[in-house]
Amino acid sequence: MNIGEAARASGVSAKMIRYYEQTGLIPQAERKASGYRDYSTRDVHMLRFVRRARDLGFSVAEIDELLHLWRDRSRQSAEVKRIALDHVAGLKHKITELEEMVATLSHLAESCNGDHRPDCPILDDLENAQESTAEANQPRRGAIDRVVL
Amino acid sequence: MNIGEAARASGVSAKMIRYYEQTGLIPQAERKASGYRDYSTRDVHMLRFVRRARDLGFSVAEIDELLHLWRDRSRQSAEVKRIALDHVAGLKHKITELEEMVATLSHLAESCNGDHRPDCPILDDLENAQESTAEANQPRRGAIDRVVL
DNA sequence: ATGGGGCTTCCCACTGTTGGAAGGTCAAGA
DNA sequence: TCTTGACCTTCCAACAGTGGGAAGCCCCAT
Repeated sequence: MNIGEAARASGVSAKMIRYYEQTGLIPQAERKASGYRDYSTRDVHMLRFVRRARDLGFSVAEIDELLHLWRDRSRQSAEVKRIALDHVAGLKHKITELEEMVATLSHLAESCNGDHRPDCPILDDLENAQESTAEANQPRRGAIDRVVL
Repeated sequence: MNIGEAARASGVSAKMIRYYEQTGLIPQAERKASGYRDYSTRDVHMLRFVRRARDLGFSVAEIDELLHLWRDRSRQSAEVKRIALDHVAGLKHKITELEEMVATLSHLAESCNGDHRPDCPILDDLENAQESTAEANQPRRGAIDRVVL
Protein backbone atom coordinates (compact mmCIF):
# COMPACT_ATOMS: atom_id res chain seq x y z
CA MET A 1 0.00 0.00 0.00
CA ASN A 2 1.04 3.60 -0.56
CA ILE A 3 2.18 5.94 2.16
CA GLY A 4 -1.18 7.73 2.32
CA GLU A 5 -3.07 4.56 3.07
CA ALA A 6 -0.44 3.51 5.63
CA ALA A 7 -0.82 6.92 7.22
CA ARG A 8 -4.60 6.61 7.49
CA ALA A 9 -4.32 3.05 8.80
CA SER A 10 -1.72 3.89 11.44
CA GLY A 11 -2.60 7.42 12.48
CA VAL A 12 0.92 8.64 11.65
CA SER A 13 1.00 11.36 8.99
CA ALA A 14 2.83 10.67 5.75
CA LYS A 15 5.18 13.52 6.61
CA MET A 16 6.11 11.90 9.88
CA ILE A 17 6.51 8.46 8.34
CA ARG A 18 9.12 9.87 5.97
CA TYR A 19 10.75 11.72 8.83
CA TYR A 20 10.95 8.61 11.03
CA GLU A 21 12.45 6.72 8.11
CA GLN A 22 14.97 9.44 7.43
CA THR A 23 16.14 9.60 11.02
CA GLY A 24 16.41 5.83 11.27
CA LEU A 25 13.65 5.22 13.79
CA ILE A 26 11.96 2.89 11.30
CA PRO A 27 13.68 0.99 8.46
CA GLN A 28 13.61 2.19 4.88
CA ALA A 29 10.41 1.23 3.15
CA GLU A 30 10.27 -1.00 0.10
CA ARG A 31 9.88 0.86 -3.18
CA LYS A 32 7.69 0.14 -6.18
CA ALA A 33 8.99 0.59 -9.73
CA SER A 34 7.52 4.09 -9.69
CA GLY A 35 9.63 5.06 -6.70
CA TYR A 36 6.60 5.10 -4.40
CA ARG A 37 7.10 3.64 -0.94
CA ASP A 38 5.28 0.35 -0.37
CA TYR A 39 3.99 -0.72 3.05
CA SER A 40 2.91 -4.11 4.38
CA THR A 41 0.44 -4.75 7.20
CA ARG A 42 3.45 -5.52 9.40
CA ASP A 43 4.72 -2.03 8.65
CA VAL A 44 1.37 -0.59 9.62
CA HIS A 45 1.61 -2.44 12.92
CA MET A 46 4.99 -0.90 13.51
CA LEU A 47 3.68 2.57 12.72
CA ARG A 48 0.76 2.09 15.04
CA PHE A 49 3.23 1.04 17.72
CA VAL A 50 5.09 4.29 17.22
CA ARG A 51 1.92 6.33 17.26
CA ARG A 52 0.64 4.72 20.42
CA ALA A 53 3.98 5.19 22.17
CA ARG A 54 4.00 8.88 21.19
CA ASP A 55 0.50 9.20 22.59
CA LEU A 56 1.81 7.80 25.85
CA GLY A 57 4.45 10.50 25.91
CA PHE A 58 7.53 8.46 25.01
CA SER A 59 10.31 10.33 23.24
CA VAL A 60 11.55 9.13 19.88
CA ALA A 61 14.72 7.87 21.58
CA GLU A 62 12.66 5.79 23.99
CA ILE A 63 10.53 4.48 21.15
CA ASP A 64 13.71 3.42 19.40
CA GLU A 65 14.56 1.27 22.42
CA LEU A 66 11.03 -0.10 22.59
CA LEU A 67 10.97 -0.96 18.90
CA HIS A 68 14.20 -2.88 19.25
CA LEU A 69 12.73 -4.88 22.09
CA TRP A 70 9.52 -5.37 20.16
CA ARG A 71 11.44 -6.95 17.29
CA ASP A 72 13.73 -8.97 19.57
CA ARG A 73 12.07 -12.29 20.32
CA SER A 74 14.66 -13.06 22.98
CA ARG A 75 13.97 -9.87 24.88
CA GLN A 76 13.37 -9.83 28.61
CA SER A 77 10.15 -8.20 29.70
CA ALA A 78 12.09 -6.70 32.62
CA GLU A 79 13.79 -4.37 30.16
CA VAL A 80 10.50 -3.15 28.74
CA LYS A 81 9.08 -2.67 32.20
CA ARG A 82 12.10 -0.66 33.26
CA ILE A 83 11.70 1.75 30.36
CA ALA A 84 8.01 2.14 31.08
CA LEU A 85 8.52 2.77 34.78
CA ASP A 86 11.33 5.23 34.16
CA HIS A 87 9.00 7.07 31.85
CA VAL A 88 6.24 7.05 34.45
CA ALA A 89 8.66 8.56 36.94
CA GLY A 90 9.46 11.33 34.46
CA LEU A 91 5.77 11.98 33.88
CA LYS A 92 5.11 12.20 37.60
CA HIS A 93 7.95 14.62 38.02
CA LYS A 94 6.48 16.78 35.31
CA ILE A 95 3.03 16.61 36.88
CA THR A 96 4.45 17.78 40.19
CA GLU A 97 6.04 20.77 38.54
CA LEU A 98 2.86 21.72 36.75
CA GLU A 99 0.88 21.38 39.95
CA GLU A 100 3.24 23.74 41.70
CA MET A 101 2.71 26.29 38.94
CA VAL A 102 -1.05 25.90 39.23
CA ALA A 103 -0.91 26.30 43.01
CA THR A 104 1.17 29.45 42.83
CA LEU A 105 -0.88 31.03 40.07
CA SER A 106 -4.21 30.11 41.58
CA HIS A 107 -3.15 31.66 44.84
CA LEU A 108 -2.04 34.85 43.11
CA ALA A 109 -5.17 35.04 40.99
CA GLU A 110 -7.36 34.69 44.06
CA SER A 111 -5.77 37.72 45.65
CA CYS A 112 -6.19 39.76 42.48
CA ASN A 113 -9.34 41.87 42.31
CA GLY A 114 -9.66 41.43 38.59
CA ASP A 115 -11.40 44.73 38.02
CA HIS A 116 -10.75 48.03 36.27
CA ARG A 117 -8.05 49.10 38.70
CA PRO A 118 -4.38 48.58 37.87
CA ASP A 119 -3.24 47.11 41.20
CA CYS A 120 -2.33 43.49 40.66
CA PRO A 121 -0.54 41.07 42.99
CA ILE A 122 0.20 38.83 40.02
CA LEU A 123 2.37 41.46 38.38
CA ASP A 124 3.90 42.32 41.74
CA ASP A 125 4.91 38.70 42.23
CA LEU A 126 6.39 38.38 38.77
CA GLU A 127 8.49 41.45 39.37
CA ASN A 128 9.62 40.71 42.89
CA ALA A 129 9.29 37.05 43.76
CA GLN A 130 12.33 35.51 45.42
CA GLU A 131 13.18 31.93 44.66
CA SER A 132 13.46 29.56 47.55
CA THR A 133 15.87 27.03 46.09
CA ALA A 134 19.60 26.99 46.63
CA GLU A 135 20.10 27.62 42.94
CA ALA A 136 18.19 30.86 42.91
CA ASN A 137 18.89 33.04 39.92
CA GLN A 138 21.13 30.54 38.23
CA PRO A 139 20.55 30.27 34.50
CA ARG A 140 18.66 27.16 33.47
CA ARG A 141 20.66 24.06 32.91
CA GLY A 142 18.86 22.82 29.83
CA ALA A 143 15.44 22.50 28.33
CA ILE A 144 14.68 19.66 30.70
CA ASP A 145 11.75 21.17 32.49
CA ARG A 146 9.94 22.87 29.67
CA VAL A 147 6.34 22.24 28.88
CA VAL A 148 4.74 22.91 25.55
CA LEU A 149 1.09 23.74 25.79
CA MET B 1 26.07 47.10 33.99
CA ASN B 2 27.21 44.59 31.38
CA ILE B 3 25.11 41.72 30.12
CA GLY B 4 26.93 39.17 32.27
CA GLU B 5 26.12 40.99 35.48
CA ALA B 6 22.51 41.50 34.38
CA ALA B 7 22.34 37.78 33.65
CA ARG B 8 23.59 36.85 37.11
CA ALA B 9 21.29 39.37 38.77
CA SER B 10 18.18 38.24 36.86
CA GLY B 11 18.71 34.53 36.39
CA VAL B 12 18.33 34.86 32.62
CA SER B 13 21.40 33.72 30.67
CA ALA B 14 23.21 36.27 28.50
CA LYS B 15 22.33 34.12 25.50
CA MET B 16 18.65 34.35 26.28
CA ILE B 17 18.78 38.07 26.99
CA ARG B 18 20.15 38.65 23.49
CA TYR B 19 17.55 36.28 22.07
CA TYR B 20 14.67 38.05 23.82
CA GLU B 21 15.96 41.36 22.55
CA GLN B 22 16.34 40.06 19.01
CA THR B 23 12.82 38.67 18.93
CA GLY B 24 11.36 41.87 20.35
CA LEU B 25 10.16 40.50 23.69
CA ILE B 26 12.29 43.08 25.45
CA PRO B 27 13.43 46.44 24.05
CA GLN B 28 16.88 46.98 22.60
CA ALA B 29 19.38 47.64 25.33
CA GLU B 30 21.35 50.84 25.58
CA ARG B 31 24.89 50.60 24.23
CA LYS B 32 28.12 51.94 25.63
CA ALA B 33 30.71 53.55 23.35
CA SER B 34 32.38 50.14 23.10
CA GLY B 35 29.24 48.56 21.67
CA TYR B 36 28.60 46.63 24.90
CA ARG B 37 24.99 46.44 26.05
CA ASP B 38 24.29 48.49 29.18
CA TYR B 39 21.58 47.52 31.68
CA SER B 40 19.87 49.49 34.43
CA THR B 41 18.32 48.09 37.59
CA ARG B 42 14.95 48.63 35.94
CA ASP B 43 16.10 46.36 33.12
CA VAL B 44 17.10 43.74 35.64
CA HIS B 45 13.62 43.92 37.13
CA MET B 46 12.17 43.34 33.70
CA LEU B 47 14.43 40.37 33.13
CA ARG B 48 13.50 38.91 36.47
CA PHE B 49 9.87 39.34 35.51
CA VAL B 50 10.50 37.32 32.37
CA ARG B 51 12.40 34.64 34.23
CA ARG B 52 9.74 34.27 36.86
CA ALA B 53 7.01 34.07 34.25
CA ARG B 54 8.93 31.37 32.38
CA ASP B 55 9.26 29.45 35.64
CA LEU B 56 5.51 29.62 35.97
CA GLY B 57 5.17 28.06 32.55
CA PHE B 58 4.07 31.10 30.54
CA SER B 59 5.02 31.08 26.87
CA VAL B 60 7.03 33.92 25.44
CA ALA B 61 3.89 35.18 23.69
CA GLU B 62 2.02 35.30 26.99
CA ILE B 63 4.93 37.04 28.65
CA ASP B 64 4.81 39.63 25.91
CA GLU B 65 1.21 40.39 26.91
CA LEU B 66 2.12 40.45 30.58
CA LEU B 67 5.05 42.77 30.03
CA HIS B 68 2.84 45.21 28.17
CA LEU B 69 0.41 45.24 31.06
CA TRP B 70 3.26 45.57 33.52
CA ARG B 71 4.44 48.71 31.78
CA ASP B 72 0.94 50.11 31.29
CA ARG B 73 0.00 52.12 34.33
CA SER B 74 -3.59 52.37 33.16
CA ARG B 75 -3.99 48.61 32.87
CA GLN B 76 -6.93 46.79 34.36
CA SER B 77 -6.05 43.98 36.71
CA ALA B 78 -8.90 42.00 35.16
CA GLU B 79 -6.79 41.60 32.05
CA VAL B 80 -3.85 40.20 33.98
CA LYS B 81 -6.08 37.87 35.92
CA ARG B 82 -7.64 36.59 32.73
CA ILE B 83 -4.27 35.70 31.26
CA ALA B 84 -3.25 33.97 34.47
CA LEU B 85 -6.45 31.97 34.72
CA ASP B 86 -6.34 30.98 31.07
CA HIS B 87 -2.84 29.74 31.67
CA VAL B 88 -3.94 27.81 34.72
CA ALA B 89 -6.62 26.15 32.63
CA GLY B 90 -3.99 25.13 30.09
CA LEU B 91 -1.77 23.73 32.83
CA LYS B 92 -4.63 21.73 34.28
CA HIS B 93 -5.44 20.33 30.87
CA LYS B 94 -1.84 19.25 30.48
CA ILE B 95 -1.81 17.69 33.93
CA THR B 96 -4.89 15.67 33.06
CA GLU B 97 -3.25 14.33 29.94
CA LEU B 98 -0.11 13.37 31.79
CA GLU B 99 -2.15 11.67 34.48
CA GLU B 100 -3.93 9.60 31.86
CA MET B 101 -0.58 8.49 30.49
CA VAL B 102 0.59 7.58 33.97
CA ALA B 103 -2.60 5.63 34.67
CA THR B 104 -2.35 3.65 31.44
CA LEU B 105 1.32 2.90 31.78
CA SER B 106 1.13 2.02 35.45
CA HIS B 107 -1.66 -0.39 34.72
CA LEU B 108 0.31 -2.00 31.91
CA ALA B 109 3.48 -2.18 33.97
CA GLU B 110 1.63 -3.88 36.82
CA SER B 111 0.49 -6.65 34.55
CA CYS B 112 4.01 -7.15 33.17
CA ASN B 113 6.07 -9.80 34.92
CA GLY B 114 9.28 -7.92 34.38
CA ASP B 115 11.45 -11.02 34.32
CA HIS B 116 13.69 -12.87 31.86
CA ARG B 117 10.77 -14.01 29.70
CA PRO B 118 9.82 -12.09 26.55
CA ASP B 119 6.04 -11.95 27.09
CA CYS B 120 5.06 -8.37 27.76
CA PRO B 121 1.62 -6.78 27.89
CA ILE B 122 3.21 -3.37 27.45
CA LEU B 123 4.50 -4.25 24.00
CA ASP B 124 1.21 -5.98 23.21
CA ASP B 125 -0.68 -2.83 24.04
CA LEU B 126 1.58 -0.60 21.99
CA GLU B 127 1.10 -2.85 19.00
CA ASN B 128 -2.63 -3.38 19.28
CA ALA B 129 -4.30 -0.75 21.41
CA GLN B 130 -7.44 0.77 19.96
CA GLU B 131 -8.18 4.40 20.57
CA SER B 132 -11.46 5.27 22.15
CA THR B 133 -11.95 8.76 20.81
CA ALA B 134 -13.97 9.71 17.76
CA GLU B 135 -10.84 10.88 16.07
CA ALA B 136 -9.08 7.56 16.26
CA ASN B 137 -6.17 7.18 13.90
CA GLN B 138 -6.37 10.69 12.63
CA PRO B 139 -3.01 12.39 12.25
CA ARG B 140 -2.27 14.89 14.95
CA ARG B 141 -3.55 18.39 14.42
CA GLY B 142 -0.54 20.25 15.74
CA ALA B 143 2.13 20.06 18.37
CA ILE B 144 -0.36 21.24 20.95
CA ASP B 145 -0.25 18.30 23.26
CA ARG B 146 3.43 17.51 23.34
CA VAL B 147 5.42 17.38 26.52
CA VAL B 148 9.15 17.78 26.67
CA LEU B 149 10.71 15.94 29.57
C1' DA C 1 52.29 45.14 25.84
C1' DT C 2 50.47 40.93 26.99
C1' DG C 3 47.13 37.85 28.81
C1' DG C 4 42.69 36.59 30.22
C1' DG C 5 38.04 37.27 30.68
C1' DG C 6 34.11 39.50 28.88
C1' DC C 7 31.69 41.23 25.06
C1' DT C 8 30.06 41.29 19.98
C1' DT C 9 27.74 38.85 15.90
C1' DC C 10 26.71 34.80 13.30
C1' DC C 11 25.69 30.19 12.44
C1' DC C 12 24.50 25.40 14.09
C1' DA C 13 22.14 21.78 16.95
C1' DC C 14 18.40 19.87 19.36
C1' DT C 15 12.87 17.81 19.41
C1' DG C 16 8.92 16.87 16.66
C1' DT C 17 5.87 18.45 13.51
C1' DT C 18 3.85 21.11 9.76
C1' DG C 19 3.79 23.72 5.39
C1' DG C 20 4.96 24.41 0.76
C1' DA C 21 7.26 24.27 -3.90
C1' DA C 22 8.66 21.80 -8.04
C1' DG C 23 8.09 17.90 -10.26
C1' DG C 24 6.85 12.64 -11.41
C1' DT C 25 2.77 8.81 -11.44
C1' DC C 26 -1.46 6.85 -11.66
C1' DA C 27 -6.23 6.10 -12.70
C1' DA C 28 -10.57 7.69 -14.40
C1' DG C 29 -13.39 10.20 -17.44
C1' DA C 30 -14.16 12.86 -22.12
C1' DT D 1 -5.51 9.61 -26.48
C1' DC D 2 -5.47 13.53 -23.69
C1' DT D 3 -6.45 15.87 -19.61
C1' DT D 4 -7.35 16.37 -14.94
C1' DG D 5 -6.92 15.62 -10.16
C1' DA D 6 -5.26 12.96 -6.49
C1' DC D 7 -1.30 11.06 -5.02
C1' DC D 8 3.60 10.49 -4.64
C1' DT D 9 8.68 12.16 -4.64
C1' DT D 10 12.55 15.25 -2.66
C1' DC D 11 14.17 19.46 -0.65
C1' DC D 12 13.88 23.61 2.12
C1' DA D 13 11.86 26.46 5.78
C1' DA D 14 9.50 27.41 9.98
C1' DC D 15 7.95 26.98 14.78
C1' DA D 16 9.79 27.49 20.47
C1' DG D 17 13.45 27.90 23.38
C1' DT D 18 17.77 26.91 24.64
C1' DG D 19 22.81 25.73 24.44
C1' DG D 20 27.35 25.53 22.00
C1' DG D 21 30.96 27.48 19.64
C1' DA D 22 33.92 30.37 16.39
C1' DA D 23 36.08 34.75 15.02
C1' DG D 24 37.06 38.95 16.43
C1' DC D 25 36.90 43.28 19.57
C1' DC D 26 37.31 45.56 24.43
C1' DC D 27 38.88 46.37 29.01
C1' DC D 28 41.77 45.95 32.90
C1' DA D 29 45.64 44.31 35.64
C1' DT D 30 50.15 43.04 35.64
